[in-house]
Amino acid sequence: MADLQDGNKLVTLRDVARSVGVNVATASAVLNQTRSGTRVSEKTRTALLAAAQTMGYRPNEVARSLARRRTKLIGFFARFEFLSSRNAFLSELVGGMQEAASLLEYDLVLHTVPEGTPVPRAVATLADRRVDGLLFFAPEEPALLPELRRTGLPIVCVVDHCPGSSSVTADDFGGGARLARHLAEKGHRRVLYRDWHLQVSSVVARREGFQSEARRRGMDVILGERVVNVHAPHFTEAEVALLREERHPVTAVACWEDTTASRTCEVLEGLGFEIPNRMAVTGFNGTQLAELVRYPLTTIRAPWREVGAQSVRRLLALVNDEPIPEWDTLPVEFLPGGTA
Amino acid sequence: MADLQDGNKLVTLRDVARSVGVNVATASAVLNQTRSGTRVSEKTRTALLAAAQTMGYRPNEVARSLARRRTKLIGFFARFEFLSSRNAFLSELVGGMQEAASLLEYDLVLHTVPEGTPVPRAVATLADRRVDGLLFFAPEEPALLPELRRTGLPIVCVVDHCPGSSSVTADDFGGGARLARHLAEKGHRRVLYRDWHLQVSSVVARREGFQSEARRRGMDVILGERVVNVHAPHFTEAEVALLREERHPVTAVACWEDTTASRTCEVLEGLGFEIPNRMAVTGFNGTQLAELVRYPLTTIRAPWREVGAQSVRRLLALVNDEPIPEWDTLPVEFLPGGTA
DNA sequence: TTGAAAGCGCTAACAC
DNA sequence: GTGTTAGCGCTTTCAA
Repeated sequence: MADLQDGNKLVTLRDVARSVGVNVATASAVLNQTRSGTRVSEKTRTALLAAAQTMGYRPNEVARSLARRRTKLIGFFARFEFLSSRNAFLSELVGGMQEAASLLEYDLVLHTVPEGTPVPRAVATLADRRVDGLLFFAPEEPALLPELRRTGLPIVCVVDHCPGSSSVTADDFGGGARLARHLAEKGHRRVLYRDWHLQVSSVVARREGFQSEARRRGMDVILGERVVNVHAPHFTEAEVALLREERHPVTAVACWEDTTASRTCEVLEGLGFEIPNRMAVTGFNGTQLAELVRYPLTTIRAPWREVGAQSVRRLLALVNDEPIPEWDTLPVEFLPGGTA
Repeated sequence: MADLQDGNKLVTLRDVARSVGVNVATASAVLNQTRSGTRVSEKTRTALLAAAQTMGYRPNEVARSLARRRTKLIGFFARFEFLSSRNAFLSELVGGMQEAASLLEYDLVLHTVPEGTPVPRAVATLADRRVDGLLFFAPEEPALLPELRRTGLPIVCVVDHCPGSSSVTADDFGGGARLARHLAEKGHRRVLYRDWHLQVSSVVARREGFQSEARRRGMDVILGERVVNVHAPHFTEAEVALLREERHPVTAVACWEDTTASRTCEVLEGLGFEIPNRMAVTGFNGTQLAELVRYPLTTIRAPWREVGAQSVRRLLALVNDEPIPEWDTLPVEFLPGGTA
């Protein structure tokens, strides 16, 4: 057992109090950042502080959490995904959460349940009172969020908009529209749009933004087959035929996110289309990683780091019953890149 | 307050027990995965289960943690760094931790303290009994680890070897040697080695491995100025002179890690050196990201994901007082790439 | 100013 | 099988 390893038994508040000859309540008042009125004489205060110091007293945050009903922990539930260097988007998001949380003296719990965990079990581990609130990013799990919400746990949805819950997202619609505008301005008349197989709100908004702007400008948008694996975005034969058509060819491929776009560049070059001259490609996300990659994508920089940070601030406001707007949509930025 | 938000007061074990007319201890035995002997009649068992179900009972993990002295949480303390898409290495490491932790039904706490936090304060937040053990990655914080160790908290050091603590690392020495061998075999006689400014054990081991193999093969190693910012690895004038020397020129630059190597490629091409023909470059890390970047680096793939996963397993073994080896060194792999 | 006492929700001996 | 009884370490009224 963990507590046997430290042969030296842990010093408790009671020990410190006893050593000074006062009650634990007094010790508690002194040794914790308790804003309440309890005033203690300078003498006992310093005695207590000194004793705590020399005895090596370390408050037990678990006991404190139980008593206060506050853990100073917030959870992040990200589907069943793990961080990885290939998932730049997720790294940025979590980094932003870390940053904001640390500033607010909160720690971040990465909740990960093995894929396929039944909903009740997932809810049980997420809503077990170990965290004061939850950052939720699993829009394609339809059953989970409502169940979770019923537990009363404060929740903020990130990246995707979840009706009924507070959320922090990027301006996906605006970003999609901006890309369509760019392509239209470059003279493209017909583009293939590569969408994701999961139609979560951010993905849909990007496409709708793109389509609506394209329509305004009379640009033709063909929806390609939906991509399942971002690292292997193959073209169907029908799609290739569209790219090669003589009379009214597709001259640009707009992808719902950057990795797909990068891979698409590779595939297109393999098919003999020089980029950007013979074929334009656009992405979406624009993480800092973009600088290092082979194809400097024409894309939208969505501020995922800031989305993460803001979601933490929102969540803590919620936890503290501060008034907050229903949702935040953070602005995105157009990155010209060199693929369109 | 968080508990005011849920107007419906939380159902406790006592509530469930009372509703069935039994004692909380009985309820506890039934409703928790308690391996102990307490046997309960099938009748009360099902009654309890049913009551818990309909009342919506949800165990309070904080209370359980306090009683059991076990939180089912492990912490990861990574200096004062945040995750980001530019730090592929860290993302892989954390992803591996997540993966292993989730399999063992543990959650991962990302402990982040604002940079510049004084050591006592950092120790206080790390060793506050909220986590059963700590994964430590901050080798350049000399004061922190010993202080932390004195608290009795189980600790496993990751990536860097910390004398006196259990650790999980990659075979940095072997990787360094492997790169030297490759360069020597390619006929290079004189190489510039770009080291990091912080001489932590992994960095030192890579260099020493490189140097020792170079020595064996009669290859000359010149230590360049130590790099501070991996994204801006400038060459000093003296270094450029070495690269341009007529009689006995440097023909390869070995970097202590990949991002530096990528950036170095850019700088070298800017200086007019074609890669790999006029100048070879090697890196170290080889995260999956490598596939996407502009320069397919000749590098070492260190299994950071696996290091993360293994460190979690080691830590939990430590927490459970299982016998474990003092340290693990995981094997690395040579990636030929195309820059050397 | 300080102390007493009653929790917070759950676990774990041990007695019945 | 089930209940009793102490905690786990800290917070928080409320009296003294």
